Amino acid sequence: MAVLPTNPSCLELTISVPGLTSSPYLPSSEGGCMMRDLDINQIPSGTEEEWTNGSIEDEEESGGGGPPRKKLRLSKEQSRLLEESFRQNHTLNPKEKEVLALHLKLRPRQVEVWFQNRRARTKLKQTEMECEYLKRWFGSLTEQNKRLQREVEELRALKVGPPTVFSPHSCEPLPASTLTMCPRCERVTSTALDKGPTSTTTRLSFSKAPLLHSRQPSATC
DNA sequence: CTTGTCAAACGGGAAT
DNA sequence: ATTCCCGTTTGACAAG
Repeated sequence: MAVLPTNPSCLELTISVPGLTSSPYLPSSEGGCMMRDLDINQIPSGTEEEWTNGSIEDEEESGGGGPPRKKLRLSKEQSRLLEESFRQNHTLNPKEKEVLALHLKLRPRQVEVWFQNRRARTKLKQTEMECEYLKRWFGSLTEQNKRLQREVEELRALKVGPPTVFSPHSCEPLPASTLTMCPRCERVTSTALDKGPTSTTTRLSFSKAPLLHSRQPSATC
C-alpha cells in the first residue's frame, strides 16, 4: 500500500517550467474558495491549452440552454508536470493547487479534478493488483486443499482393520465390536460400557487417527 | 461506421 | 463552508 505523506501542508513544490520563474508569487486569493464558482470550461487569458473540440467563440455563441461541455486534453508537458507533483504528494493544499495551476496555466479546479482522477486511477490499479494476488492465493489454497483431501483418502484406505482403542480409564483395549464411526464428525465412537467419571476421549493406536469419544445418546458429537 | 478505452468533467454525499 | 471521494457522464481517439 502506498503511504501518503502525512503532512501535505509542508510540501514545497519545486517545479520548474521553462519560461516561468519559480514561484514566489501567490495571488491574494488565499482561501481559494471562489474556484468552485468558476466555469471550468472558461479559458484563462493567454492560455496555450489544447482544446480538442470547437473554439472559445463557439462556446460563447452556444450559450443558453446549457452548453455542452468542452473537453480539454492536457498537453504532454502539463501531464508530465502534474505527474511529477503527484509523485511528490498525492494531495494538494489550496496554496499548492493555486501555484500549480498558475504554472500550468490551468484553473485550480482543473488541477483539483486531475488529482482526484489520478488518485482514483492509482487506487484502481492497487485494487487490481490485490485482486490478482488474492486470486493466486486462492489457487494455491485450492491446490493445498486437494492435496490434503488426497492424503485423507490415503489414510482412510490404510485402515484395513478396526483400530485398537484403549480405554482412558482402565487402559485396557476396548473390544472392536463396540466401535462405530460418528457420521457427523467422522470420529470413532465406543459403545462399550466404559463409564468413567470424565471424558472418555483417547487416542487411537495409529498415527493421524481421529479422536475417540464415547457415544452420546443422540449419536452426534 | 461501430466499438472500446481513456481521461476530463460533473454531481452528490460524506468528512472535516 | 470547503474539500474529498465515488460513481457516472461525456468527448476524444484508436482499432477493427
